[in-house]
Amino acid sequence: MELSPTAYVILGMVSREPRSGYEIKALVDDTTRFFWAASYGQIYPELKRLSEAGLVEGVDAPRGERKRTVYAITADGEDELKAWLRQPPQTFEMREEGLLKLFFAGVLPPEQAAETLRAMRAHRLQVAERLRTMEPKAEEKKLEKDDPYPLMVLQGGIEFAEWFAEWCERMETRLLGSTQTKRSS
Amino acid sequence: MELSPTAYVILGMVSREPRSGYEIKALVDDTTRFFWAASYGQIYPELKRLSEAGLVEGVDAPRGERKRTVYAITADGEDELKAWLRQPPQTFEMREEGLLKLFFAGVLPPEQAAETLRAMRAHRLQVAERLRTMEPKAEEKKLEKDDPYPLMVLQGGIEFAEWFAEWCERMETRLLGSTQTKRSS
DNA sequence: ACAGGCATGTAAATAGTTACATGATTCG
DNA sequence: CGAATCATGTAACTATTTACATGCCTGT
Repeated sequence: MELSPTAYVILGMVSREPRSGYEIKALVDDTTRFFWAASYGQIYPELKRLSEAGLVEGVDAPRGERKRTVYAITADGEDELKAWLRQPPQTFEMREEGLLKLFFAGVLPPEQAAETLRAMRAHRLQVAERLRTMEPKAEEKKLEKDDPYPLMVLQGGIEFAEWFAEWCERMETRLLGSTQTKRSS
Repeated sequence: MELSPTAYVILGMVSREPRSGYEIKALVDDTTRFFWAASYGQIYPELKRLSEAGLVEGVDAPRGERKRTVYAITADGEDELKAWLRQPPQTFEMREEGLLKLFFAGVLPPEQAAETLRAMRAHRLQVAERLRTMEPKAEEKKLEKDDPYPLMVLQGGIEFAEWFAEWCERMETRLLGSTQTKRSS
């Protein structure tokens, strides 16, 4: 069974309770988003495919008069999810435009490279702050659902953002320190 | 001028000296690869586009009898590159399958989550080691070309890989520590 | 009444990888 | 001589984003 990478996010997201496509999207956006995103354009077609493959099952679950379909994982779906979870991870990708700009910064004066570092740092600090606001809710859920992993991953995200910000700061200092000798270019 | 994200890697890569598509690919693979990749399928068509747009210029530069075209950046290309370098970075993406697996690890016994963490850690240590072997060459180049940035970015990559490995270790300890009470599941 | 959120979806465009084809040259 | 590397490219596929269309429901 060859599933697309996004298929597993969906399987995981419906593994504990049935959810609608809309809910999956919202959940992805405020949990896995920073290391694994998914858009409507992927989620809805994928739900259809998973449903045809018998890994999830759609059930009508209207809210009032508004129609709504939630998808529940099937026994096969759970097997598939667990089999995947037991495989060692294969995908490790990063696209960090700031590092790319820093890499090429030699064609500009050092002050411009420092500016890139400051922008990177500011961005990471913002991310860290946003993630921190989510921490209390994740902490609650941990106790409620007896599942420590989402909180662990969130805290990893916070630590990473802060580590990165700190690195940017260090590099900026190093950069400006080493140009101080030749006064103003 | 709306350029594709990959266009800038290419502009950057030819900004100091003319290079062939093949060389660009090789260079990307051993420098920016871990935060910005590019494949032949992108590089060759993009070189053609950049050439048509007048941002680079292809020049015949055969090696012996084997034909070969190197691309040099033009004045317009350099303006475009510098303008882009001065914009604050916009793209920050990460796809880390290990974190996704960890996020969903609640459906498996803790030992399996620990296994994922071990695999993640091993992978990062491997990456760190590989990057470290590249450090001396980058150090040489820094002095030779008077360009500290590629080395800085490389060292950032090493530090990140090591930080991540250490985080995995810490999480594994936390995980196994908290399950020690209920002996063997 | 209207804004915003809930809900489902699709079309089009863009991005990116993989695999292949082709052929020369170099090194052991 | 054969393998590896240099070199250029394309076709097919997979992935992913963006923008749009549609319409209901809830709170102000």
